[in-house]
Amino acid sequence: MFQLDIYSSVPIYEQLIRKIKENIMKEYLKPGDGLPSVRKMARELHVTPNTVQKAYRILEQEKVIVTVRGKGAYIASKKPEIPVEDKISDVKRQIRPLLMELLYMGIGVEKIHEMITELCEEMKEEEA
Amino acid sequence: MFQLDIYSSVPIYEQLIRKIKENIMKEYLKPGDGLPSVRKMARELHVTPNTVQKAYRILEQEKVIVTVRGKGAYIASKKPEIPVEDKISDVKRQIRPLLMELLYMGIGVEKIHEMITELCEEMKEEEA
Amino acid sequence: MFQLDIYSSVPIYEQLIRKIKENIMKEYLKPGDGLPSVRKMARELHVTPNTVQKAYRILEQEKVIVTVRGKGAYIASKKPEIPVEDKISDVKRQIRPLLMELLYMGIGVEKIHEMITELCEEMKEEEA
Amino acid sequence: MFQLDIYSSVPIYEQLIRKIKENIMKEYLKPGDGLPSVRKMARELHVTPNTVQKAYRILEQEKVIVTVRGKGAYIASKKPEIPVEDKISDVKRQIRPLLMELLYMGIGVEKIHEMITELCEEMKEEEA
DNA sequence: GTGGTCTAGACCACG
DNA sequence: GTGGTCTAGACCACT
Repeated sequence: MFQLDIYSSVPIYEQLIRKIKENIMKEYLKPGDGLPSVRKMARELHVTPNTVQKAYRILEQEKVIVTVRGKGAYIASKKPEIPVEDKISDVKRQIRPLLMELLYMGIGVEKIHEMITELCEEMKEEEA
Repeated sequence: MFQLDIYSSVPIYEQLIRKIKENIMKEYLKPGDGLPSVRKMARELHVTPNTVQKAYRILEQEKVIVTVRGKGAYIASKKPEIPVEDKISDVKRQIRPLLMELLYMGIGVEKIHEMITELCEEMKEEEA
Repeated sequence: MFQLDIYSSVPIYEQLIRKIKENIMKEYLKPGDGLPSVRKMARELHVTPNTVQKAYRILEQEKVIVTVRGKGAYIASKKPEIPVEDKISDVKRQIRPLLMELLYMGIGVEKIHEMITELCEEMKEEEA
Repeated sequence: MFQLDIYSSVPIYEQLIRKIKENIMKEYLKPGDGLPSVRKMARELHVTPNTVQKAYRILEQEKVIVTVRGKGAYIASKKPEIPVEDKISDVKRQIRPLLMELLYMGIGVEKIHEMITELCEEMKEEEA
């Protein structure tokens, strides 16, 4: 369920965070659902509990999950949607140089939209 | 000309590389044009010469610039032909998690395309 | 009667201890009154009997309650005389970092007193 | 400058966070000031760099400091003062049971205000 | 030099 | 069993 790429330059805890958010978005994980314990998750992913804990801690700070002492971690009841515009600006700033490179290579705007469409479809299809 | 964001998580040398490519694309920099020396560039950007040198070294490896011992660095005569499809795949892979976060927050596909359109327009306007 | 906050970082047994003391102070519970059995209390609060037992054990050590083998737990006849000044010092030490954070945020001393006044009023009202 | 209590039940990283905030509040540390590097701080406090890093990471998430890759950590330019009322409610909830215990012991409201006043004065006096 | 990430293993408090 | 904290030491990327 949470397949990771040990060789990626993206930190493992970051990958795990993304995977969990993905699963929430796709509603494989719903509010109230329990997450595997830190240790169990660590065993399954073949990483140290510390790394999993780091992911969980960040998710908790982001109010994506709630951890209860001695019980485990649970998906938070609601997705906090406070700073939507901020988030978009943020993502824009990050995507900008990537698209710039495409334009630099002579790839047109239509082609870029095509790519985005494909991406969105791919992400949704994974749901099926 | 090459404004950097020292707070970004993107390495400074990487930002510089992108900026130089951007300027080539916009034809502010043309084949044969000289680039500021490592030291001068470093002074202007308030970074260490090491960082600039790293950017120049990578650009040379990518055949974007040519450095001549004792003279300086120059824009290469031709834009290198990198496989377009590969580049797109690469960018897709990098953009993916960013868009995933937007979707996770409930931002729709239309909104994303809107954002992309804005981005492209902004980049083109800068050209003018 | 003993509402708990399972998401609080304060241990559940500690919360239960405080709640019982609160009820004694407000004279909802008087010397000689019986407390629910460990198991009954555990069922009502939806916690494990272990947790309730821990609270009862500590309360007995503090001479706040008396447990009689085979019968149950009872409120002790007298409020134990703990050195008042010691208790105040203790509470001061615990409150200190909390108030420090408020001051750090630019919240003034008057505002803090206001808050304390509100708190005391709230607690007294509950008594009525 | 940042004296810690290894024997306290309060985590070391938490103590460090508080100390740094205290120093900012008292203006020993001002916006833009550099903090000792993770390693240097760790050496001075006789703890592992990991622990210091944890404190710094949390402070960064709280926007109290800014860390720059390869350079170090700096006090953020401004204190973010978004959720003042929330913070007060939060602190109230935490202080409540502590004051309740004082009332339980027969300590009056005036005495409590006296204590608070003392506390505030103590914290400010440390500035001198 | 700096911070960022990860591992392996330990101890503790809570349930 | 659970999560929380801490240590010691390693490797990496960036400046």
